[in-house]
Amino acid sequence: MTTTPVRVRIAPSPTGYLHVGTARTAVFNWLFARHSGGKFLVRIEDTDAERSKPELIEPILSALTWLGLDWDEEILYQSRRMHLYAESAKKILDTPYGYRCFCSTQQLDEDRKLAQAEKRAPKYNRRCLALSPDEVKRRVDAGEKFVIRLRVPDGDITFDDMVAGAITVKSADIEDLVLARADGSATYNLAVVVDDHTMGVTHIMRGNDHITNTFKQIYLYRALGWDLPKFGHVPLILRPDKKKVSKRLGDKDVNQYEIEGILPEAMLNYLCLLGWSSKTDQEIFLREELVKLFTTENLNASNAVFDEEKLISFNKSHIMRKPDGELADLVAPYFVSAGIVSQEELTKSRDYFVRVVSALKERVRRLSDFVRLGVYFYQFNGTYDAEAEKKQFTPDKAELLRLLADRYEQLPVFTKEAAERCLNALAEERGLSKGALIHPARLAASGMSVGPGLYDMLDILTLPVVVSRLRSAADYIDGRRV
RNA sequence: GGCGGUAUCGUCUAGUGGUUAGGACAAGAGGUUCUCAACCUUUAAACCGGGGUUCAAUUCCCCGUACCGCUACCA
Repeated sequence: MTTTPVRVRIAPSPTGYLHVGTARTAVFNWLFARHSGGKFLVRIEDTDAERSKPELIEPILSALTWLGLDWDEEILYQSRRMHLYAESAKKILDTPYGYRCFCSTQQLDEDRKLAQAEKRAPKYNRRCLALSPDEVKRRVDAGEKFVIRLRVPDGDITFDDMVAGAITVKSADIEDLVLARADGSATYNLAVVVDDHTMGVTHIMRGNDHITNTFKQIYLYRALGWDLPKFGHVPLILRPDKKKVSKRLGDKDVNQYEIEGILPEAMLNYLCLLGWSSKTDQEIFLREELVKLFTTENLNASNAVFDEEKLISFNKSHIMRKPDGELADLVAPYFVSAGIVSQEELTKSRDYFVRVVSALKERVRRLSDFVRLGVYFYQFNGTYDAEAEKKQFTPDKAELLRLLADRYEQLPVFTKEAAERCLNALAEERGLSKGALIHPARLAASGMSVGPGLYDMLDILTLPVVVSRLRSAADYIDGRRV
């Protein structure tokens, strides 16, 4: 027996940016497809002409691309398939499951208010289901506007969720949903069913906020005589205030994380561990490892709070594991866009840049931190960290820094080791601790009080730069002293 | 309100009918060190409540509670 190949999809709607909730659903679907050798598809759900913004599609796709979630077939746009949905709506109208509803939105609003006042479920009361065929015909002929509704059958309905197990609901609790609006356009549930069926989607993994829709969609599959896919409802991602992440609440566009210097593999890794577990103590995974390990059995059903601190810690781990060369290429754009150095310059002296990145990588949380912590490898404007300056640039240091510069110049070769020996010797001569010399030297060379080991830093900076910075710091101290 | 889902450290999670309930992030203490990191050691921190079932329940069942979601001619 052959099993049908897995076909899964992510179906964002361009009514806002891609947030971590949708991104995480995409991650699960993508991992599932890649793990099982299936296909990962993208569909844009832009049936709502009012709220859909075409210009939002590109950022959504670029966020997916940034995460490395490549898709296998051409992207489907629902707005271009409206005729298909109309056909299906018509088809359902010919079955006992479809009927026309002439109720106005005002009428429905009133019904709802009344139902609420009487503490009943605000469900459509099926007024138009009672209409005689003649009456319907008369009103249609008279040009009256109508929507097409699905009559939900009686009885209980159950489906076996890949995540939560069997879920049952009474049909009486489900409203006769609108399939086609008064203007003939399809609503979400119809479009989804038609597309998932025609795209051959085998597994629908989506947020558990869609559970109620699933029942409605199952009725639609039945009404249309189509086979059901498997459904799996993954837990929601919550904000620290426990509300589900949403564009409406101003949650971050995933693209923003790229700008902030998060590595896509860190994001993928972190997102995957929200609602899924390898069942081991390992937490840091490379993309390929996740592809190998991911199974839907290990999905859990409880919602998870998104913790940026932990994301950042994942980011650090992934930065640390990345080979220096690759990391340098990823960091380069941050230096360029900050105007620190040009791309040409970076390419020309790539080895230098790689060394800079390597020296900084273990004290960085985000890729953008490299810029803040490493400017002085490219630009130095002679200003010093105010607090450190007060502490380190005491008057006696001017002479010491000059002396150190002189001795460095006299060194046969300027190496890390030589720089260290030389500084140690000077400190000893003067009866000073190493630190008494190291700290001012660091400040002189970088303007900062934090950073890589001094000798690594000096070694990268090269002798002429080091000497000049030591001397100008000495001048600065003298000048300030006046 | 109705319907559905979920419930283990602050957060993400592992796990079990009998365990010192494990790991990670964050927090605290210490070590190492030229700073910051990294690293090492270490501390504190959890089975929502009540009933069952059972020799034994954090684990299985029921109820309650809390939280989340859905409840549109949005998706």
